[in-house]
Amino acid sequence: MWFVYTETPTVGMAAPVRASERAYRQLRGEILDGILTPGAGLLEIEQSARIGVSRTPLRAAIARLIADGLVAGRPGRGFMVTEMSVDSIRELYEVRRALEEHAARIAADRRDPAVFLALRDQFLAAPELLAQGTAGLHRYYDLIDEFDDAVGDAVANPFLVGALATVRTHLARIRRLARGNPDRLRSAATEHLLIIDAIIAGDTSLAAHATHVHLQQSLTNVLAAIQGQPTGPVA
Amino acid sequence: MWFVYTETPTVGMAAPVRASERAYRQLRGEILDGILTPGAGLLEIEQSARIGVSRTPLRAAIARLIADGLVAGRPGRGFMVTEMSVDSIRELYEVRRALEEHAARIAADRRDPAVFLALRDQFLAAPELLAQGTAGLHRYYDLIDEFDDAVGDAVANPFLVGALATVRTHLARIRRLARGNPDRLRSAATEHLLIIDAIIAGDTSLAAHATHVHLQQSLTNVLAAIQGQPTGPVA
DNA sequence: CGAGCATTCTATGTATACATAGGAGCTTCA
DNA sequence: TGAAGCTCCTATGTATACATAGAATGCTCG
Repeated sequence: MWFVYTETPTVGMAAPVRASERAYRQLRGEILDGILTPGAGLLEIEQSARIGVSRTPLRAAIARLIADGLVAGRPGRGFMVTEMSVDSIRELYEVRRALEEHAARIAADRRDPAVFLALRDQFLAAPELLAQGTAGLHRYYDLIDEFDDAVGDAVANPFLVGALATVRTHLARIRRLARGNPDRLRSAATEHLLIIDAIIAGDTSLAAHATHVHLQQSLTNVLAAIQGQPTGPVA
Repeated sequence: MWFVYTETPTVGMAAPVRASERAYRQLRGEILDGILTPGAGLLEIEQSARIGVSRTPLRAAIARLIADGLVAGRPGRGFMVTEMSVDSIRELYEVRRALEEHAARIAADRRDPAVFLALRDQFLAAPELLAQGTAGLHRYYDLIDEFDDAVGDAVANPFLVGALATVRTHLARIRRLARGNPDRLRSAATEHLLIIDAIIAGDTSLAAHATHVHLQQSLTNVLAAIQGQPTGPVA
């Protein structure tokens, strides 16, 4: 109606991004970035007006967010962003451990060595990357994403990849809390290297155990970071 | 996923079921029962007319089914019930193994012995149950559900329970294929007993390994059953 | 002054009308 | 006769109007 479909900045992309997709991505991003804080109420009318779509696609977006576990419906009180308690973080890591260990084990069995050899070189350069400020930090997180994707490609199991994606969605909310601890990130890079070496060597057991150690360290760090700043880390 | 929708399973209540909920349950049930076969196209108008709701709640239902992985959207050609190939069954069991082993391990650590002692008695009576025809068969499957619920209660982890629920949803579609093999079901009951004993004893390692064995046997049986009747088991 | 109740208001749940894209089938031309 | 283009048609995507339930609030009565 009042807005036209001419907002396709990328050349060649004739994809008329659906309104429900835009609303979903925006709300999801805002929840993950902490702009929409846990407990915040999501009113359909309010949000649809803010984002610039009607209620119908917004409802579709909220339905997807509920499926993601990022939003919960209250009995007669609309919707709200789900809380992330310390207990739920422990619970999340419990599942994450089961899935990532299994994934690492399988990846060590089915991997394409070349892919992980390339990743190995990049992780070796991680310490230098972390000395480059914010840009290097983002680059480092992208690198972790690449590693996760490589593992996902290696396991080649849509169910497992999907379950991991769900876990990582919630993880993204947690990661904000512990972000920017250089010492921890350097340690994490070392742990990732160990996992990668195990995968390259095809050592399924070592890959699983190295993943276990890494996740335990990660959880410890996250919990410590939360203790340091117990107040909600609202941006 | 774990929806917070108010369940009203109590008798006598008939009215306050939302149309989207009705549509979701009916479609989900029909997919799980094989009435809607894999590859079948779901047309909004057609289905909304059949079920007796308008397109809006039907779309909400389909959105939930997509989140469940039971329905997939085709590029420009509507929606369809997802396929269940032999490969996807193996993939499903791969994830299931990771989750159920972990759950069994945790359950053995946090369980309330009384609950599993009671389940033990019921599983001991399973062979007699299986000799009672269809009614006993249903009772047996209910018993397995009770066991699954008991494990879920013991782990007390919404993320893990949710992930398991997703896996079990797909499992329900597979179970039809191998349904009604008395020998296998008796063996399964024995395997469940072993797991239960391990949980009661608090033997986390044994619980995990017994679960592993059980799932491997289950997968073998399912794959054999599919080989036996390669054609689609449409009812 | 407090408790119970009715009212009102708000936000979701539902239905329907309209816009649009993508494909199937027909027509037409070489 | 075959292929290419066009048209129509169907099914989804979106917007909006209406119904309804639940909660907050204010009013009234004891």
